Amino acid sequence: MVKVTLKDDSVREYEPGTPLNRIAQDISPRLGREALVAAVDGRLVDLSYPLHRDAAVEFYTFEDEPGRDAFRHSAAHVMAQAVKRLYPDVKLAIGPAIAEGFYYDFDAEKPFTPADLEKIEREMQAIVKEDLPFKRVEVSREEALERFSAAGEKYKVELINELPEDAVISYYQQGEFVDLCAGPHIPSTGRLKAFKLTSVAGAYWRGDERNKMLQRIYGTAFPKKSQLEEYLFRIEEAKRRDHRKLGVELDLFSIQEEGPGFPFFHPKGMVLRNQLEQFWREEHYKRGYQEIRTPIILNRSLWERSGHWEHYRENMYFTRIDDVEYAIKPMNCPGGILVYKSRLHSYRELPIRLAELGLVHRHELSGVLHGLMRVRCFTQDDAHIFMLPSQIREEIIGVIDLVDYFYGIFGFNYKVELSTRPEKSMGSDEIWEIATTALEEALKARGMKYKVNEGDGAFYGPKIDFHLEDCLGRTWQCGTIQLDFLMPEKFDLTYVGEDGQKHRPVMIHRVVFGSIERFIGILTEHFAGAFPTWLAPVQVRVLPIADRHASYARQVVERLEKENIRVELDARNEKVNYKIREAQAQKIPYMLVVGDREAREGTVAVRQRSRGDEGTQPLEEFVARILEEIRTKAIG
RNA sequence: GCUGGUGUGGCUCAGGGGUAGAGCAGCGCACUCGUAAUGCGCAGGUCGUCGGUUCGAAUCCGACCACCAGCUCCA
Repeated sequence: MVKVTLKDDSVREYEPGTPLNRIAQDISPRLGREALVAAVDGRLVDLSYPLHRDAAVEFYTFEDEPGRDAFRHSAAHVMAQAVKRLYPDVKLAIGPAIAEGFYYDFDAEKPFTPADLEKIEREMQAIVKEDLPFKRVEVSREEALERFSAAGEKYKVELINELPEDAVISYYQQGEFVDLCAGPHIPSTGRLKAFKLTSVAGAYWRGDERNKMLQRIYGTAFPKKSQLEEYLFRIEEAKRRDHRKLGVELDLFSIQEEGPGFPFFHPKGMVLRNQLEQFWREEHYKRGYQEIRTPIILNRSLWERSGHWEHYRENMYFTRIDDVEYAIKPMNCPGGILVYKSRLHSYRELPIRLAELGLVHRHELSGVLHGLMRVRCFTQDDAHIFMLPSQIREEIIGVIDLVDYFYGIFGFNYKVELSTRPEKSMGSDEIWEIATTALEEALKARGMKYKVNEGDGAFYGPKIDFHLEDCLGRTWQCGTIQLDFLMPEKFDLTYVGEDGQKHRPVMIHRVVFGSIERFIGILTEHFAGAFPTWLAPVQVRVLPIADRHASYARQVVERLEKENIRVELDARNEKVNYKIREAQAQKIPYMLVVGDREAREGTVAVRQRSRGDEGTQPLEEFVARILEEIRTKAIG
């Protein structure tokens, strides 16, 4: 008998050679139905895998990442099978599972059209109905090469040739279709109950633009119809919340042909911006930051010294003044460093926290520009902290706390990633090691869960990234903390220590919002344009019912203005219904309807944009209530 | 930057070799109205830009520009 240790540490015994699916079935009929793949001593395998030795076994369903990935990956194989049935000359490249579904890259003579997608989908349905089992076959390298060369699958041959010496080479077969694949796969095609092909796009073989462009078909798949429908609804919802669309409708900002990637902020967008900045300043002053502002254009020699010329030139804009070369800043750090260097510093002053809402310009490829999310100029809510080596941990923790507080205010959850040394970088391995360890220790001290992103750091130091999660579950990189031993070296930064000697400070670069522009974009989509009252460009609109109520309406407006509440009067000659409809469309938090009764009694009829008619209350009561809501930055 | 698609009044969109149309928004007039669209009228466009084909181009062709979906890259 073989001993099977399960996730809950219970142990069961089975005949040697018992396949995993039978074990799952034995544990519970439900697990037998829902299990998709399993791990044996941590190695992912198919459910048909026969167990010959004692092992720890874990089963995965669609609810677990390995299960979900195998499910979508299997869907990709089914799609490839359908494509091969319909278009036998198409060559297969790769077809992995991705976060929300799967894709498969094909080398096809003619690009696929939407009509082709429908045809492929129908063929996939047929394959699902055939309920073909996925069969794993392990082969020698020679055998694999022979099989895929004979089939003319040149991309597969290329992949096989690049597999490491000791790799186990396997292919999977369902029906007549064979694909090179490490697996694992779900038991059979019949499990793919709900799927949809979503789009086609060009994609280079291996993501390299020097290679041939292939046709990539994206799709998604779920075990239940309802899950697919929910997913499709979420896509629609994301479209409805698109900040580019809402930006026009709510008159927040615009992007014009005259300045691709350079957004214009309109009065209402500026209110949002200014509220964010005001909040930001208050919170930074509280935490011992001092605000500075550094020039946008600085001499090229500065950028040569900082390493930007060498490492970041392709992303920079340059200009010439009186025959001298200048650069438009893509980052704020050199400017901040010059401020630090402008005089001598004592160890007693440290840490010095210099904050800057700095406008930076970066040359981004034209194809990547996207509303406020990806632009060519943006404002970083930057700060550079100059400190003693002994202060590193505490300062990093301070920034983590600040970020945590900020995101909480907007109701965002977030995830943390630690990025390590990239290929294109400067400095010694030791320095990188020290900096990376310092970041890691701060994260551990704060008890934070994090993921390591190898090679994703800045060219001058490793970083902690904060990815916030919006209401649709999408993640956005906003805050970062970068620890930097190199710039202080390059710029010969010093402080005078207790011993009267000069020492080298350490720097932190950090942002919380990341880019004010992007953050506004994210907020717009997160709240679907219905900003919390403290942020709303217009907080209240007063709606007189008829002309004779205009003067009372004006009194109400004046009262609210006295409290610095952002209020508008809609005295147009229109019906209340019409005015309400418009105020709702503008997502104004409060509508105050005033007529004879209100004018007589000094009250307002309150309509809240999401809760609807809330009845009549004394004006003063309403004032107190909305001021409290603004003060506490209440959400929703 | 690359691949594919799109470009008609402020917005959404129809039309399509003979010289432009709707709805909404705007403006005017009437109605004086109680919680998501009152009615009537008026005005508004060198059909992205430049070039070509043609007797004639918004329509066909080409280049460029911008946008959209991806690829690659990032705040």
